[in-house]
Amino acid sequence: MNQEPELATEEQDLPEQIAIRLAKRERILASGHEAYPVSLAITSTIEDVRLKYPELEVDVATGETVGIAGRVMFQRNTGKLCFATLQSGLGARIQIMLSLDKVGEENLELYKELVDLGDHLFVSGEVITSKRGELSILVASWTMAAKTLRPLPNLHNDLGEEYRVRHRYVDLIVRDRAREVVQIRSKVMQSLRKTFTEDNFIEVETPMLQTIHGGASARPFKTHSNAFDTELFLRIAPELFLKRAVVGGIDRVYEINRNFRNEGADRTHSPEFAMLEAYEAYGDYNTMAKLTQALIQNAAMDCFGTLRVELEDGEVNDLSGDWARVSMFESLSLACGQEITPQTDIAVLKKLAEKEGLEIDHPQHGKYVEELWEHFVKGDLQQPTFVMDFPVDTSPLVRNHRSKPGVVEKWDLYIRGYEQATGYSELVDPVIQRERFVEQVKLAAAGDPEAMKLDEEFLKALEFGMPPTGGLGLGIDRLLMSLTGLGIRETIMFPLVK
RNA sequence: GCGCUUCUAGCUCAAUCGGCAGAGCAACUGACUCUUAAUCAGUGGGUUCCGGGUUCGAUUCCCGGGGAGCGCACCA
Repeated sequence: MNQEPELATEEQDLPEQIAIRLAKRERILASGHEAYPVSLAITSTIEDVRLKYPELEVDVATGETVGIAGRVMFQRNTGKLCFATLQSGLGARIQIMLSLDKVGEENLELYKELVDLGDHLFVSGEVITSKRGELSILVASWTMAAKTLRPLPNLHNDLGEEYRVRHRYVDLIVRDRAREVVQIRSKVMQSLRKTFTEDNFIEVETPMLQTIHGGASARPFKTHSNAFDTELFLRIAPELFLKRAVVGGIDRVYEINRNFRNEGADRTHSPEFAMLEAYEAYGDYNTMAKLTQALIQNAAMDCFGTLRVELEDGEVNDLSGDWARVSMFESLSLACGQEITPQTDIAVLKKLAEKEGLEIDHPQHGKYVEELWEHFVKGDLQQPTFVMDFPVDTSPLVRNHRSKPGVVEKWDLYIRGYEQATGYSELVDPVIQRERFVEQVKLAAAGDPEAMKLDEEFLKALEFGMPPTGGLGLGIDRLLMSLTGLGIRETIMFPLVK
């Protein structure tokens, strides 16, 4: 990666184009004008003008004078008549025209000398159409609204991936899709909150800095508090705090916030990612499945007005109807050609895993089952599918199944081959929860870096009585991926870069 | 963390076998009162990611470092 030039260095060291723009800024100031004025007499947005005059005839004058601001995206200067295209933050464009007989020789020359591509410009003038029919502002006066010191990239090639991520603000200026994704993300968040509000859930915020990290199996980021002189962890999940809220009587509660996991990054994983978790007292994993489907379907409808969402590559993600449910053990048995149950001997699982060439890190019964399931079944789940009833030993925070021995009431929702959400009938029995934690501690002692810690304060909360509760976790970034077909780094405005 | 690929002008990309580092857009100078990525003529712009090595000569080959992309591993 190139070293970026810094403006503080001597002018001669600067790239030509920056030096020239700095000089133009000086000329503006020297002539008694401002390069970055504090306020402008704006009367309309570019969008307003376009909306008001959707279809004017060729070469008309409306008689209406407007003051608008926008960024210069194209310039077409002739000797005595100059054209430019101004763009709003949302990407709307309008043409401006400066003619010699309207603004005078001095103003026209200054304009040609001082205005560059990328500058923010304010113009005041009449709304007209040109002789070619283009909706335009015939400029009576113009002022610099904000001088750009760096040149805009070439607008006729796609920006490189790295440049887009490191200079997202430029990406947002020059690429419609970049702006769209930001809009979609915002609409999705609004839609999720609307669904929750209509269902009487309330939104809370729980700690991101935690003394004990819990609620998921993952490696945390560590940090340190000077004031408390103690090691702290960035949260890997809000679960244990949201459950405390349910103990306290906040029966329908959700949080949308960032989680941090100190693990690999790829097309579907980011070190910090937005997570939605929700808990419903007197619900269970069935009610949470229903809620999850509603959240996602409402989001698709609110964003696109359809449940058949067209993705980046032109494929359609069909989110309509009631989503399929399959049992983990049954779908695995079917796919691998032999019956696998929670009672299947671990030696059988081990043999099957070896035959398939799977290497498994911290082998337990449930770990084998999940790995085998991912190997045999996962990739085939393109349509939204709830995978039901997981092994006990890999789900330490979930209640045992009400009728099937050896499994817990947990589902994972798969869309387009990756995990989109998970739902539980939460484990609320403090005695069993303590036993499960003890198991995790043993795993940690045996070297599993993702095993959970025993959280005494959380257990104490459960000992005050937690009602039967359904819980769900849903990855926001991944929902955006499902709705757009983009990679996770394109759904996050400023993903982590080194 | 491991493997493969990649890094050249402000941006997007070329450069034969190791032989003067180029194009388009952008910039600069000039012309042009209806352009739409305006057009026409001309000009300038490079620590070829960084540091070493081989060589008469390195963008090119070798070693080390850094960034990025892809695959694997881990994970959601």
